Amino acid sequence: MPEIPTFTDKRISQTQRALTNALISLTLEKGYDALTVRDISERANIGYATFFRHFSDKDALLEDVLEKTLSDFLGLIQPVINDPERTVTLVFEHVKQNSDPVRVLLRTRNVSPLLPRIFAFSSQAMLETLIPNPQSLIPPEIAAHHMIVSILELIEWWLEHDMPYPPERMGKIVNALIMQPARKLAFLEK
Amino acid sequence: MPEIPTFTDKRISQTQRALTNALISLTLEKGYDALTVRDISERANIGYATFFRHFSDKDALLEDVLEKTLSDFLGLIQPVINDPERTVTLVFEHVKQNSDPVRVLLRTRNVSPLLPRIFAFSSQAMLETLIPNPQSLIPPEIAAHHMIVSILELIEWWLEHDMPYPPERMGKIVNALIMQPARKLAFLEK
DNA sequence: TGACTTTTGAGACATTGTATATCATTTCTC
DNA sequence: GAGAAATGATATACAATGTCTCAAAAGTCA
Repeated sequence: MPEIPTFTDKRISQTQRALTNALISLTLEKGYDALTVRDISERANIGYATFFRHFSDKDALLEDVLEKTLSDFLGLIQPVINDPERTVTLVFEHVKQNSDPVRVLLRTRNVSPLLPRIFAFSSQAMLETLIPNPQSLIPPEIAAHHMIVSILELIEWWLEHDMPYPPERMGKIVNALIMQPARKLAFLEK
Repeated sequence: MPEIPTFTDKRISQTQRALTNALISLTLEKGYDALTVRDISERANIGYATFFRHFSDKDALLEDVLEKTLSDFLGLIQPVINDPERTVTLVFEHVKQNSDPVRVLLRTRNVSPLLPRIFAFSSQAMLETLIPNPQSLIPPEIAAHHMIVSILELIEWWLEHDMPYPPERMGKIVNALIMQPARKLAFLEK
């Protein structure tokens, strides 16, 4: 039977923290695909073989980073349905305070299956809350997908342009440009 | 001085066609990143070394495929500004008739710098045609970026869901959900 | 058709990156 | 401070890239 450690060894958490930071900074510098495990372990000041004692490969380390980033994210996006403007503002504030990992998340879409899962999950949550208008030209799945994906696209734009507007303004913009039109066109007023 | 051949050797065009088709089918089957040059040349029934006589590496072959796909695309997206619904319908019809290469294009965003260039180019074209409303909450660059990117997101959704609605319907949806709101909110009526 | 040019296939090779294993050393935990 | 665990350095097997050579096949053009 494997022992479950009560406390994590300082060396282990230090190593993993260093690898995580190395992955984030290197990905932003030269792109995830261009990285080698050697790049990462050197940046982290960690022996090459030690990398594999913690992660089976480069992708596993990425998954680890993204998982943490995403679980924070999801808690925020969830209630976006009730008060869109306020929630979107909160999302942009959160992004601002975690811009590096979020940049990594958005830049590695193809690599990780996590982001698509978020889309599906969030769309589902929306469809369960809002009431589709059967008369509408626009299928509810399309409206829900559009809302989720467009917000993420605007976050990406905002980050790549060094956050030129404050989160409150972005909340208003997203609400007017994306949320309100989609709700009016595809769902019934409650 | 290098001779410029009047006609291309049949063997050359045959080889390149085979490599192109192999790349497309394999990318849709198991993903671009998972492919090796050996996979591609085997699928194409072409010697491994021969691959490199035509393309410096895997990415160069991809660029070649995407360039052709994109130049077709651009000609269609260009006039989207004047009659959105009609043009978007044409775009979806074009996508339907070229769904395999378009799927590859959308799935390899991270790999190729081509798609981001399209965004920039198309946004620019829009900004030169439409007149921004100085009173608007929404900056014109955001509105333009939103229109371009959201259309592509919907195309991707449509393809991944096996084109469940006809192009005409998609034209109406995109117009109502994306184009009209963005124009009303960020630009002046002409 | 036939001469000649070019492309191709097959195989060898150097190089780079991955992933595993070993062992002495360092650093934690208790 | 003693024992346990993680680490660094090094060696190795392996997979994939990209280059090169040469004989055979297939094209071009007169």
